[in-house]
Amino acid sequence: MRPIYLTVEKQNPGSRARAGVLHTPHGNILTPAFVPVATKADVKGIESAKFESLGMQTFISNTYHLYLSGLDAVEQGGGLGKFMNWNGPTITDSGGFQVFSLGSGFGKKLSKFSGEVAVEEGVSIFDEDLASSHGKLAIIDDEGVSFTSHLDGSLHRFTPERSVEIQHRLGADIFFAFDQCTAPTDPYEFQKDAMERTHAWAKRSLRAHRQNLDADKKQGIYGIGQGGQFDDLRRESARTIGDMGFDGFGLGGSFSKKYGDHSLESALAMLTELPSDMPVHGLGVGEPEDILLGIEHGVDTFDCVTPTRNGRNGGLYTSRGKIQIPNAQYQYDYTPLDEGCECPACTNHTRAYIHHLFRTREILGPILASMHNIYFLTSLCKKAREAILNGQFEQFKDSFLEKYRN
RNA sequence: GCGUCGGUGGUAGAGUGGUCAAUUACACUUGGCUGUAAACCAAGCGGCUUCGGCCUACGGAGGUUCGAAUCCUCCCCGGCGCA
Repeated sequence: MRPIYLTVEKQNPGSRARAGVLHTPHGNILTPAFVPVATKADVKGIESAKFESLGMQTFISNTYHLYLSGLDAVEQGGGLGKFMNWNGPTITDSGGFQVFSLGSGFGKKLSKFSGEVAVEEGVSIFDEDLASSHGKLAIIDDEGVSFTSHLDGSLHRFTPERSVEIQHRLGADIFFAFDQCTAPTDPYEFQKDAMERTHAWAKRSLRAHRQNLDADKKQGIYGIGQGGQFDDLRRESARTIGDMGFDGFGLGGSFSKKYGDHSLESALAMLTELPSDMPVHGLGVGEPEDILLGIEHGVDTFDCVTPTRNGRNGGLYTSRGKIQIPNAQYQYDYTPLDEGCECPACTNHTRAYIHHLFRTREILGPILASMHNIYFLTSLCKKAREAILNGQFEQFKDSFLEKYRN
């Protein structure tokens, strides 16, 4: 038996939506589930003792960030979960996204060495002059990625093997293969190239994982599919990754609104090509509409920074849409953030109070806001799960969206 | 009373003859945030506008000048010093 596997409890008849249980060595995750982001081994501002009260079943931390600072401490502290004093399931991301976001994704230069560069096994092939530009560069070749730290400009290199090794040391129950993330707006040839490289890296990631017999027993590895907005690439990627023997599948890419309103939809085309019992994770999918769309297409888990980043910046989810709590209109609004919400912020505090905390720049404001947002998304998934179990997913989705969109 | 320094947009504080509706910061108003370089970023922030400008503004009133937030005179207000 693999350390990670999904059992489907109920398949929705009208769509691919499903309710399931994702089994991990540290307990079960009831799906669909939302997974908050704990980049540097903390959900910004929220200690692990609070996780359960926010409906959290797990979280996802980041290989890139923890590699740059804290890896040894995490490892010697007993691994990510123990280090954080969290007994439940844990997940790590591979660092592939950072190559993207610190490189081309932010409009900065992302260089790619072409075939004419001879690649020797085990030898880094970065151009030191190019890569020395502080935190601005990722140089991709077929072997891996050379990049500069955003913290101090120092030069580093990730390969699939290296990412897997780091993730073994972090010790999360679930981790991701190293991939090349693209923007939906990247052209076909670029997407195809990135997809093929991601496939090669997936194979190497998987092999590196299997070679560590101890880790392979305790940790599950998800492969990531790419392909941007091109359905044929997406399907090909899903079939390829889906057949490799991964424990789960990650929808790769970046689904920010700046890339248009439909960047997620092409990624969802992958779902039909995957083995039916393979758990599927939506990487960086975190707006309520997108989560529901993902669930409808069969996505089991979602991670995203939206609840914490938006929350810290004053953006709050409510059943009637998003609000900006620092706005003047909430100064004397003595009602809860969201009517009927049972999160710790709503049960104890008013909009006026949290507005006040933001205006006075008190740290408690962003903390309460993050807690509320996390609860909002975990409970959205929980309600969707219940609706699926009751055979009423479509009704739930429609009524939620009708109210949410005002 | 004498002397002296100073009074600039919500606040602090630049500017010290034209390039000034006035740098900057904060405040304020609003937007944005989708595998976290994000407790962040962006725009706006005198009035009107046919978007080319026009009007009103740098304590008050005069004056010098082609032109004044900037120079001069007087007045008002405040800080400091001496009586």
